[in-house]
Amino acid sequence: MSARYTISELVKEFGTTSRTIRFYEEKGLLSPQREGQHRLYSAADRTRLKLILRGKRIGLSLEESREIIDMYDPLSNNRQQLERLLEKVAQRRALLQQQRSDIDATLADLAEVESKAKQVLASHDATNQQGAKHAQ
Amino acid sequence: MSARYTISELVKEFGTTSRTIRFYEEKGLLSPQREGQHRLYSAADRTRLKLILRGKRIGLSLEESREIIDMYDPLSNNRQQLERLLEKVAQRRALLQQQRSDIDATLADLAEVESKAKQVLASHDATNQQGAKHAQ
DNA sequence: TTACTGGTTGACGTTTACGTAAACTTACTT
DNA sequence: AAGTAAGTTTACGTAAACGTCAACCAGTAA
Repeated sequence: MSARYTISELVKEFGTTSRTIRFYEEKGLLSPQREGQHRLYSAADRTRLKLILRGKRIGLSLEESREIIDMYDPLSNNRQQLERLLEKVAQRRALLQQQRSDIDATLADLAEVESKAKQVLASHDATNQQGAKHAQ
Repeated sequence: MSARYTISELVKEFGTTSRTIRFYEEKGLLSPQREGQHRLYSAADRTRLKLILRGKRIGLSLEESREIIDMYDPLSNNRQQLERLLEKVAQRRALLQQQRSDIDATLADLAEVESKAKQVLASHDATNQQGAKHAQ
């Protein structure tokens, strides 16, 4: 239980760099323990890193990822804070939904591009078959 | 037909800034005509701007947006280029699909956060109703 | 003892995507 | 003529997210 990871293990697993991981620590997004002078990452650290990189892939800034990750943290017991949290969740959800529809629109555009390109290729093939069967 | 737009019209419509629009031109992403010293944007320019901003929302760099927009352009007739295009489409599609699944994962996480927060709020309400009806 | 291997701490450099300010032009409007 | 609105160019500034050295340390293998 209670797995520990070296920095190079995380680098390997997530395909990032040690510089990047240390940078996230510098920004307060990670806080690994130390074994002597070396860093040792817990399962929680690893999860946080995973979430940061996921955020990165969808274009979130580190601050935005931090905000989202903070939402997952030990839920406050204070009513005001809970309501504030629900607001933030709603806002972020709206942004994510916008992103999804932007992605869908782009995918649709690409599908068109693809089908047109394939049509042109097909017509080339037909032409070439007439002119020269088995042509290279 | 053949609508023309001033820079401030585009700024209004898309909620961006003139600085940004000029910057995109500087980077070769837009190339409006001139009426005297002022810029005049065509429908095509407007569409390109729209696509750039859409790309921006999903975290694409300007170069990435340029690449995608270039795919929509007059399809080359050259077989090699068409096949190269199809490769690019496939690559970009893979990235977009990854993004979508990242977004879905994040949305799922947020849904959990929300339901937990609501549970806590509900239990507060119950407690308060016992202790003091109509309490502030 | 020497030489890696794996990690560490600075510190400065770099790219991207604009913001901001200054000084100027052109075309009205008053 | 003077002012204002809308736009322009030029140029320097800036925040984010790392990359890239350089110099150092600590443990292990040869």
